[in-house]
Amino acid sequence: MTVGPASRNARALARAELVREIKRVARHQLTEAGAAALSIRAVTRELGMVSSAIYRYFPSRDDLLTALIIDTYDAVGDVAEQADPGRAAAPVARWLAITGAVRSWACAHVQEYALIFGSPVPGYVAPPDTIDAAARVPNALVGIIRDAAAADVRDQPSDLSLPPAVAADVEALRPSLAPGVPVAVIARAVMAWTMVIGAISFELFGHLQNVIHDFDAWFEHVMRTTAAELGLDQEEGRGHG
Amino acid sequence: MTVGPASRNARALARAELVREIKRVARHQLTEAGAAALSIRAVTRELGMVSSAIYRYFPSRDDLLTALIIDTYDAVGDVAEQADPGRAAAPVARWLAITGAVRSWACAHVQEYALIFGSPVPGYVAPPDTIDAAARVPNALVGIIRDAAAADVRDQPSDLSLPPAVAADVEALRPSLAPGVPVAVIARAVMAWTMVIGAISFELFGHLQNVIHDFDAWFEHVMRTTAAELGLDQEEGRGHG
DNA sequence: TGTACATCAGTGAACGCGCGTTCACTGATGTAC
DNA sequence: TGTACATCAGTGAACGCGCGTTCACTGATGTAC
Repeated sequence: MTVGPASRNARALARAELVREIKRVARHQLTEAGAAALSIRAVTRELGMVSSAIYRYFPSRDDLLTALIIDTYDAVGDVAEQADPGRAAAPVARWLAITGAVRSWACAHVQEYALIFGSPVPGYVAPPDTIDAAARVPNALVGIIRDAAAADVRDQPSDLSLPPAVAADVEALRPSLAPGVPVAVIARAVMAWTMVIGAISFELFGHLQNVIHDFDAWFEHVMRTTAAELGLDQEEGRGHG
Repeated sequence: MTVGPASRNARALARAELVREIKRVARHQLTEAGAAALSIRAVTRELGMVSSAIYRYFPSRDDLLTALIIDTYDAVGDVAEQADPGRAAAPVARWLAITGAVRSWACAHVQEYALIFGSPVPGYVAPPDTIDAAARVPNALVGIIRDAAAADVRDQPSDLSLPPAVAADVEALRPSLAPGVPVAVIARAVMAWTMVIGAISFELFGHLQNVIHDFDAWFEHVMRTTAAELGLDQEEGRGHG
């Protein structure tokens, strides 16, 4: 039935290579025209094959789109994880490094960013396969907060008390996300994550046109302010042990 | 040449009516399939006319799209302005009323919201005509801050000092936007506006799936927190001599 | 108040294009004996 | 090591559809004298 793990033969290798090629070309076309305009025929044309051949690799256009979405989440997830300077660095530095890297990636890959953080493609329903990949950037950011809480270099943010419904939702996140972290901080973290993507989207989608001109400085300022509200303190690093 | 203001004749009235009808049907189709799928032929079909007839009213598909965008900005602008309880109310109450109304509108008009705040339609360039309409909601929100500053019920937010590049950009906004308001507060206001749209987009575009369940409570909490950071204080209202 | 002309709305056919997907097929690659 | 069969990749034609826009046209509505 399925090709087992033993079949590292030429056919399987060629297949994997072509899947990669198709996605590469599709991603390239996405860059130029956006997700709605992504076309099976255009992709196969660029690959020099006949349009029907793609059905050996993807059962439909939507499946190709799904593959691209997962790849894109993974690409930005990689960027975030590799940008993290790690526990040795100050929490604020880590926050700025990761969010800055995500923004840089987004600026360089606007359409791919829009594919995952822009308006959903109409008629397309994201399958649950995307969830894990989608969680990687938020996980990297939550990691900072978790480490900071463990090292106790975090100030408790002087928060409004949480309304019960919000507390309940956030409490439910705690066990899997950040066991040692107070509920109010987790709520702040969700807001902060919202701000990261909100700020990048505002910039890339043109809503700060004629408002902000130095986008680098603006984004860093916003992220510094957001980090402060998260209780990631400014000067200290380390702690831990 | 152009039909003068005197020609309030049947022809001009019919024309205006049909322009309205076309936009109504187009908006309706937008709701069902999104902006990329908006089709001249589908619109005219639903109106019972031949596809070429629309060129009497809109020179191209893009112009129809532009008209829809402006109308949408105006629709949400109306919503925001009408939701404002006015100077008599506490700043926080005004903030929650306006942002809550914008969110309600967005939930009820997801595709229209996506048209203006989602990913830009590829290949489409928004003409400058949209600027004024686009400014109405942010203007309504800035109005709260301006009034609060004038009445002095606003606490200075204890802010990080602004980096020079950010200060310069924000300073440039001040004269036209909020003359009496400190630069740091204006910077905060831009962040707050980013958060309003960021939070709504996160909810509507599915990024809080399995994270937040009570979206009403969450949004209000986020907006209360944002208002507090803006220096709109919680209990007091009025002031203003 | 009536006529001649200009303006405009809407028609219907056509141009030229693109799309996703199905289907029977040819050859090449792999597998089992 | 060689042969018979199964699997798979890719072809090429076709189906049935949709799209935006142009163009010459028919009639109806408006305007100037």
